[in-house]
Amino acid sequence: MPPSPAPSLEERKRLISLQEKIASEIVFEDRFSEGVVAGVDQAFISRKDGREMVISGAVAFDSTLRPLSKSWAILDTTFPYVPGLLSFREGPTALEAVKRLETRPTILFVDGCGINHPRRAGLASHIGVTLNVPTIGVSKNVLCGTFDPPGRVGDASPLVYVGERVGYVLFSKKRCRPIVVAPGHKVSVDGALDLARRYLRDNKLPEPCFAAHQQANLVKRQILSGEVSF
DNA sequence: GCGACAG
DNA sequence: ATCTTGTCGC
Repeated sequence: MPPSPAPSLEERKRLISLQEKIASEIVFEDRFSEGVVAGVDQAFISRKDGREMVISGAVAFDSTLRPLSKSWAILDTTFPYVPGLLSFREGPTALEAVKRLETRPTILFVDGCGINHPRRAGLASHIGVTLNVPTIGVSKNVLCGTFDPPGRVGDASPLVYVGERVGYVLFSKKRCRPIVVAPGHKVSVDGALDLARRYLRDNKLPEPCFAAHQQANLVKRQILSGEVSF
């Protein structure tokens, strides 16, 4: 039996209208500062008894990437993975982890889509509007939109969806598939590309995303080994 | 009608 | 995302 029941058509309609409301509140201009740069990412635990849980890890840095604070949160899964509705699966836990950071982010990197979404309401936009925090979405795969593959490391190609430029596909590291960066909330399309590039270090993903991924998986390992309980 | 489809 | 060891390449 599935961990979380598939949403009915009526339920989907309700969630989609929720996304449309969120999309209507997105600010598309750059209105962020880089005082506290953070990242949030999720990991999952599926137990033998059929239960599935979401773990979110968040990490905050100053503008020079010096660590400021970390946090995490864990919740039971209540929604399955449905392309276009990821926010309802990972959003609750991610929001909680970000709230638990001692330092409120002034710009937050989120794993997933931003406005590069069928209703311009990817996880990054969802979190940004909900917390009124500037966000940028970073993903490893394209949900929607087309692009010409960037040729060299450092290059970026516009990601276009229904005639609109919704983000960029960035060749972030040699021998790695390019990543997708897009505005979540209070960040412009070019601002998102600039942020992604400036916070890239030695990894495929910008440092806030990389660190958040590590944090989520560290907590997961600690929970599985009994070092940490909840 | 048939695929594609963030994590 | 997750299931999983080694392995090829830089």
